[in-house]
Amino acid sequence: MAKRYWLMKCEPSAYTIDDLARDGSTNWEGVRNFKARNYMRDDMQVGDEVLFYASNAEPSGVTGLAKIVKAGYPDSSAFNKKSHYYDEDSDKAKPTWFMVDIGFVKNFHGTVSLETLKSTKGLEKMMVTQKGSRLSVQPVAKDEFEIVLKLAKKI
DNA sequence: GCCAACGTTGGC
DNA sequence: GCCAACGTTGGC
Repeated sequence: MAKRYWLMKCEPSAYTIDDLARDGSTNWEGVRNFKARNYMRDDMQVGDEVLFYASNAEPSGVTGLAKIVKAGYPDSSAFNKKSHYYDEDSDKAKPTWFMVDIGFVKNFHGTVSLETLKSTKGLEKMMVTQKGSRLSVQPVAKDEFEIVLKLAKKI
């Protein structure tokens, strides 16, 4: 399958691109949204590139790059009663929730802000720039991805 | 299977 | 911290 591009959101209080740079890679546990789950379980492939997006930040926006290093597999935090993400309805034999592992690629040392994304030609249809776009795992078109990379060079 | 109520997300 | 927009739940 051809390489795909994604955007993954996270609040800085939970995890940042700096944390990923330190850790090298991390498992993206805790996604509890069916659409996002489906993307991770069905569509993400090792090598796909990811825009790392900081939500609820100042400013919110893309802060770096990551890549998929492990394709979708069951999210073990759903089975962990001590986890914040525990879901009693998820069955180990037939897991409800999935996650992927992402690896560090690049830290922008700045933010391509949502405001910039919204005002950049070619990104009008990008999911994250749409009003009320709450999905935490989103597909990104190849040209949108490349435009964001260009914007990152100007930070 | 509809839809109101509820909880959560996320920009501001 | 507010609140609009959204996804999910649950009563019917």
